[in-house]
Amino acid sequence: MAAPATAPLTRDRIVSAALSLTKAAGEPPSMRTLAGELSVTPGALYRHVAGQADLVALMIDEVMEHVEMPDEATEPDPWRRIRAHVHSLTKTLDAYPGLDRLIAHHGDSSNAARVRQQWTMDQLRTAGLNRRDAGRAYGALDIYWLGSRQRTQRSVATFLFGLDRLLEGLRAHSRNSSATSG
Amino acid sequence: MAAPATAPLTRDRIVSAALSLTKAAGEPPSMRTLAGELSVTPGALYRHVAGQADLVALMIDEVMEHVEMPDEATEPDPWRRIRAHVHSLTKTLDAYPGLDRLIAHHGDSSNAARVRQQWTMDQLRTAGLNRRDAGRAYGALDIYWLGSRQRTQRSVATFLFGLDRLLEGLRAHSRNSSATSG
DNA sequence: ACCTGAACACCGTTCAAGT
DNA sequence: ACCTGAACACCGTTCAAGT
Repeated sequence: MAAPATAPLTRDRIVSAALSLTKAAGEPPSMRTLAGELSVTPGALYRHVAGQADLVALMIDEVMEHVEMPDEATEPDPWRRIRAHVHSLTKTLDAYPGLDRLIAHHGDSSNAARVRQQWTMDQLRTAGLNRRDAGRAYGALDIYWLGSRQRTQRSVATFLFGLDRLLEGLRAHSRNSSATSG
Repeated sequence: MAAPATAPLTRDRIVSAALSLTKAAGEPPSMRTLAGELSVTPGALYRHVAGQADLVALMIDEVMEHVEMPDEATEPDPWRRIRAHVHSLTKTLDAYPGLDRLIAHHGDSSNAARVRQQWTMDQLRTAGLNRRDAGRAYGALDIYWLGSRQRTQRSVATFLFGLDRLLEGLRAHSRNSSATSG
């Protein structure tokens, strides 16, 4: 599988190499290290990628595209769909240590991120939350999974315990507000 | 208030200047910038501080010492004490933009952090959680406030909404487990 | 069109040498 | 004892010059 002579430098090869190095080192490579891995000069990267920030965004896109969003057939309860989705986020990021910190720094304004947000808010509305509460609930869940990736990693048990408490609180809130208007 | 001639370089002056620059710039200064602000050469800093990581730890210590931990006289309900404490964390960090990210990266293994952890777990146990659940609940709260500081800042309303849902879920959990053993 | 080589303006850290 | 000056080994990014 050795590349014959010199494979053409493309955006995909750059992103792929960056992710591979991240996986191996536990943190994203510098532009210079990345260039070296691709047997190229640092300046060459800038013909295919606008800069480090752009590259980071592409890496995040690539990884986050594989997060699960179960449908009603697979999982009839919307709360369990949300739980599976958030759990999937952490499992996905476990494969690329250091990428979670990049997401925290850089944010994620990709299309995929907007799709995930819309999907989550749809589930929350299906579960009975009004539009304002669904927006806030999405924010709270986003805060929670992101926080779980920072600092010294917490145990999975702690993460799931808190996630279940948060979902339970949201469900109770949804019951109360629908009771008020019923 | 101009310093006469040359004030002696001390650890306190270094930490104080670093925090002041962080407040002004929205992000922590480099060692070189910090040295320049103190009218000194970068190497001089290393006589008083082990390095950048050490300095960051000292900055975190200094700031986090002012987080509120209300007592029973001020606030009789343990859940409200916890809520006030977590809210105080965010208010404290609002004064030093950029420091929250440092905490996420660096962690906080100071004595003050251990005191806060112990205090929070005491409140949770008072509120009825057993030791294991109190540990996990502390972890979940830690995840939540830390996550709220990352990326583009969420609104206060979203933060408080999620915090209240999480606390509600924890309270419900404590009621269920005490009912089981009662 | 694409890449190299070299430069610019930065980093954190160390340490002989000065005072 | 404390600080300076200079160096070492890095960064991200730009851009004339080569092919």
